[in-house]
Amino acid sequence: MLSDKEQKKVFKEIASKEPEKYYPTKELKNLGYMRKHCKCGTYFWTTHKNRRVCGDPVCSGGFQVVINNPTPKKLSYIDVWDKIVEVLEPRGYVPIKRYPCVARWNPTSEFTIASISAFQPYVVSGEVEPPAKKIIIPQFCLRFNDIPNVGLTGSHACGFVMIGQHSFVPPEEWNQGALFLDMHDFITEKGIGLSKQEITIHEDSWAGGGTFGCSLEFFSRGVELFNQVYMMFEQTPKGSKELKLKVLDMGLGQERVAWFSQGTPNMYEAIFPQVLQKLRKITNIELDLDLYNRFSQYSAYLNVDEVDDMDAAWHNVATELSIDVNELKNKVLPMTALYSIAEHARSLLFAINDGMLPSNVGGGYNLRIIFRRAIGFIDMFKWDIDISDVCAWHAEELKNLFPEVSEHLDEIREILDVECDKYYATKEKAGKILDKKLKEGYFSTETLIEIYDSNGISPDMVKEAAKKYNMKIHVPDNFYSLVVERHERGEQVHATGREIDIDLDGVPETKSLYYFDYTLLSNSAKVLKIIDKMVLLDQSVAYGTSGGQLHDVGTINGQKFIDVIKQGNHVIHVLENTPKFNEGDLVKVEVDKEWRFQLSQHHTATHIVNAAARDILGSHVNQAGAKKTLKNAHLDITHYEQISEEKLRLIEKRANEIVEKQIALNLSFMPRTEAEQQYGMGLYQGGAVPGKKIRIVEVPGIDVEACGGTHLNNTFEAGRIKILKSQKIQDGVVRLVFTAGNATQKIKKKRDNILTNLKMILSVESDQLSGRVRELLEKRNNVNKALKKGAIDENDLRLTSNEKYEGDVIAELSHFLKVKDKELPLKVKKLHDEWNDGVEKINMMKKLLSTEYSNELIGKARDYLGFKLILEAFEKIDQNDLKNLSQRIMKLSDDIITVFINKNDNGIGILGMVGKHPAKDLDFHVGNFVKECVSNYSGRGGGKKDFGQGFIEDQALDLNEILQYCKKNLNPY
RNA sequence: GGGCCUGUGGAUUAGUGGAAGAUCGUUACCUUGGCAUGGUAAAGGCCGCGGGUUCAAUUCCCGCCAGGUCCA
Repeated sequence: MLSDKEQKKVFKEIASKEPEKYYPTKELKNLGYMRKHCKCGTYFWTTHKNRRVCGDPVCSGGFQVVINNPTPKKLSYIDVWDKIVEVLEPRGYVPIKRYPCVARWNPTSEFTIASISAFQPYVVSGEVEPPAKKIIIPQFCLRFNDIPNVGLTGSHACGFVMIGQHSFVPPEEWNQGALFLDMHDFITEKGIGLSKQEITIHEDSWAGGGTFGCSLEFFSRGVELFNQVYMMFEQTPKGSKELKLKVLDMGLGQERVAWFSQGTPNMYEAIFPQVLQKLRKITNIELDLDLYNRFSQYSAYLNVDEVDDMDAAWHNVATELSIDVNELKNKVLPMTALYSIAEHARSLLFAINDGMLPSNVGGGYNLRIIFRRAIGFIDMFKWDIDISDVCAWHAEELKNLFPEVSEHLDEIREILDVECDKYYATKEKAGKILDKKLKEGYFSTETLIEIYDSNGISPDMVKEAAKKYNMKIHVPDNFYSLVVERHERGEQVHATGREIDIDLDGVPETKSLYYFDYTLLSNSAKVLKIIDKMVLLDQSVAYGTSGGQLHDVGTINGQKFIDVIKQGNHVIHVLENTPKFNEGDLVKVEVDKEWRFQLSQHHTATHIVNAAARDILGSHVNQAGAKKTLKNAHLDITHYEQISEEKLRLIEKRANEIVEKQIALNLSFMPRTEAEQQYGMGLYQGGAVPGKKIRIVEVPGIDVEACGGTHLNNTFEAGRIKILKSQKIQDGVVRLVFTAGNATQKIKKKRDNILTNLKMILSVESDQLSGRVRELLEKRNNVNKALKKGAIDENDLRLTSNEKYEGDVIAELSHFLKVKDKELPLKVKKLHDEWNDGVEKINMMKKLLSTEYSNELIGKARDYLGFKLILEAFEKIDQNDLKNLSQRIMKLSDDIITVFINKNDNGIGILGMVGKHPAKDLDFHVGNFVKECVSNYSGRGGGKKDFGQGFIEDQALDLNEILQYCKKNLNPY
């Protein structure tokens, strides 16, 4: 099969050979248009007899919007929509509300990138009824592939409204001519008032997602105003085939038309004049509209995608305008920065309002990029602009068309504040890393790539910082492809296996019976197919793993099934042993009751927790994933920061309130469109759901979701919900782990166990545990210090804290000690043992620890080449304590060398230290000395010149032997 | 979804298979009429958590946790 690109090219040629068959030529001719052929190969229609070039800016010499603007009526941004409603509504088009620009219902794309996206994939595929046969929609869309051009070219935006004219009809109702005339009338006298002489219409084609068709592009003065696509065919392996549902996809850029109509120097001036006015008031930037008028005509030549050498492009534009390139930049760049800030703020407003958060992964990364680009401009010019304010101004300016974006401004401010803090933290860190690397005096390409990939420091930032150090940084031309290469290397290693796919051709789909009542646990069924241990039935109560819910277990005719797989609408039961029944038999299916009940509790609880989290944290909370097992369930929600313990308890409290309200659930099937209109796109919390009819799980007044899982009949049946923990699984997504019902009881038992253990170790009641553990850690540290330094505080030898803590002791302690809940007793025991050992040592070895003893040893020292050598043998002393003793002696005098030998149950250890002076003046390496010593007895050891230790694992070895060895070898001992 | 980087006193960090360092901040003392400053000294480290290798791990290996970042 052909790729979309190839298909488009092939079909364009086919269509242009037989224009009568594919284009509304009759209507075009009636209107007085003539068909021409441009040098670029495109056929186009015009009313000018002598026109030779099509309307593409490349052929016709750039935009000519500003000078002598051809539109008699000046339409504001919102007027454009009002006008199209005025013209098309009487012709049978139903205006509908925009869909969110975050495409939760669409499994193939994260953002809404065109007006037709609202109806992809299920309306376009014919699976789902459209809201009306002919509609118009002001669809806010997001596209992030042109970010560097925004603000610069005067016509690029990440966020824009594509006004859609759509029609979904069977071939017999298809009327291409009428659809064409509707739009033609809109841009001419009846609508925005353009005269036919100003219009050039291109013949083109379009292909995507297996469908294709021809299209007409409307140009005026080098501006593509809209594109009307007639989707009529689908690609099949046997060739092209007419679609059962013909789709009209007309997308008109509301921004472009407003710009075109007003003839402003650039698009931004036309679409958010009030925001720009406010921004100019703050920044006081010098507005050179004359220069801008001229600049705007060449801004298309500064398209980053199409220009290799940006500096040269600027020079060219400056030459064309007969102005110095620096002056041009100085005047134009602040303006472009301002436009970028305004545009990005608007895109952020819609994206966040519709449920996306800035993040380092997924679609949210795009939001971070544009946010940082905007902040970057603000910093560069040191402006006093708060992006949240700009968002609010946009909301105000758009109130008549999109009142909904004013609803969550406080939340958006909070989200952007957090994002802003992150930006400055990263920037500061980047500065430090750069300083450090630059001080090293060289900068390899490898480092350049490394710090870009790991720290987000771009080569531009390196160059900028290098100026301070008078360094020149060489950036290879293929820098970004080197980065990509580096990724490819790493990614190839982890190729994962794909899922099993069983061939079920010809086997009828399984009817699922659990949908309306989870308490339905058994049914009789006919065996349709047996493949090894896998059984397919005509109907079944069993739930197959999907939607993050674990499968059921149970029996078929008494034989255990241990897994249930859902493949499409087929339910595959996997038996433990080979089935004893045959295809065609009637069998009885029974599902394990406890198992089913627990999973249903967890699934309904997931919906409840989701609603509770949205209540407590805000409306930006959406589900980003979930999993329900027997043990527990987890729900991933979109949120911009770690959730505090306090907030967590509030969510838990709210969830349990919902349980206690005893709300009966509504489980039903609804046509998709009806459900969407009634409940909104928040339905798709669990992700996109296929099918014409979708199952709706409603907790009235609390939560509505499209969901296929097993659910309780009443929230009360969920039992107690306990939130166990939250963790940030990636930037912008937090996971809540919780239990419901019996699982909560089991967890409670485990937690009680932990508490009992802790209480036993510390001999206090649970409410005093927190204070005791804190005391324990402090005193354990103090005791260790005392062993090193010799100063003992009697208070550290007893645990006395009775401080009380009201709250979740386990959560508090695991956070304080940085361990997991179940590791808590182990950790506390370890600390307690360490403290206890320390206390015992202090009591037992008061003599060893005392300064008197240290001095006594110093007194016993013998002369060794002008310094003092202490050779001493011990028994059953911890190696660490010997080290501490030695260290304390070193502190008393700089002239000492110690060699300590110690025998314990496993063998003999030796430790030596050399004081400051002998270490400098003597040619004596104690590490080597120890090594030689122990290697004579097949022990191991070593060390540095002034410190060494070793061990001989030989229980029979006599301490005296080592002592004698040392005496002999440490002449003149 | 995939990859990479980072985690050391309150802050910023150096460091290494062999007794945990620096700068700023804090406290005390000295200098001053007082302050800024200067000088001297001290306190302050579960070297993110758990496990492994080792005579010896902050350092090497594995797992986890936390933060950052790039690419789709």
